[in-house]
Amino acid sequence: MPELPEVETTRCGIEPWLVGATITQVRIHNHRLRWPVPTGIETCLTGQIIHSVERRAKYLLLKTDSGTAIIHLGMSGTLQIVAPATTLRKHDHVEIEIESGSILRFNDPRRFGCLLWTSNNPLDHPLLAHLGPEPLHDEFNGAYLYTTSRSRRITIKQFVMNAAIVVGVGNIYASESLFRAGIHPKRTAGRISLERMTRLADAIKLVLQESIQQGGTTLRDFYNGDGKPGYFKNKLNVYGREGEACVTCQKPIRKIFLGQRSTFYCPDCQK
DNA sequence: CCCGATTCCTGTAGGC
DNA sequence: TGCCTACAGGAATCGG
Repeated sequence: MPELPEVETTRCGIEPWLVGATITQVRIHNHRLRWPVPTGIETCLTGQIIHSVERRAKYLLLKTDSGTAIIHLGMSGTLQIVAPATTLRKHDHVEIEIESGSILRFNDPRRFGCLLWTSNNPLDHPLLAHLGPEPLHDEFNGAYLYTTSRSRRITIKQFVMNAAIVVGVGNIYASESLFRAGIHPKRTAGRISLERMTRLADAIKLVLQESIQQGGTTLRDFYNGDGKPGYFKNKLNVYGREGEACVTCQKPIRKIFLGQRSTFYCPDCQK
């Protein structure tokens, strides 16, 4: 399930193929994604030169002179560069062909992803305009978490998963970061000290960076632009490890539900 | 404003 | 073996 490291891994995988390339043809096989693929996006994209492949939060941005394609991978989306005439697979919803004949394919079984188009600054698009800071930027730190959380009564896990607070921290990395920071996921966000928030911000940065280095986390669905899985799964300390021994204290990892989401933690190491 | 619940979707896993 | 159900989750949206 693509979180920030998986999206960044995808971006790195497709960027060298796409930057400077001219789009020769766009085929939409299924418009029915999380939001309908806008009719006419083929015309907007065809003939355009992709001058950069950027990421904001979990959105990928294919920038051209006349506008930007905004792609979100949702739960199960993947982007892959395939050779000309590669057989279409089930759930290949979009194909963007470039002049070399290579094709960028968007595959998404659960269709929680999207492909949109904007002629304006993509950062002003309604979906992107109200996002919080990037977790790997300096503006995201313990002081930021501390000040934005005062008076907030939700749990710290739900707080860091809120994209208006900080982007890119999904269910897996929220549990992993809280474990590394030694903070219980049910703690009230507004009552956590600056010191502990600093540990948490540092843990989030570290976990995300390590995962990007490993090519992301592949649980079931995720494969990068080369069709390879990510290896961060091997470094997960708590996620998906209910009942297994904590890597630090050997006590069994617990699973609870917070806001309808599975949450994993060590009852001994996280207070 | 804040926060919990609901919603979209399909592949997979577990029970019988 | 096959059917049925529960579950997984990003994030917008709705309702209290």
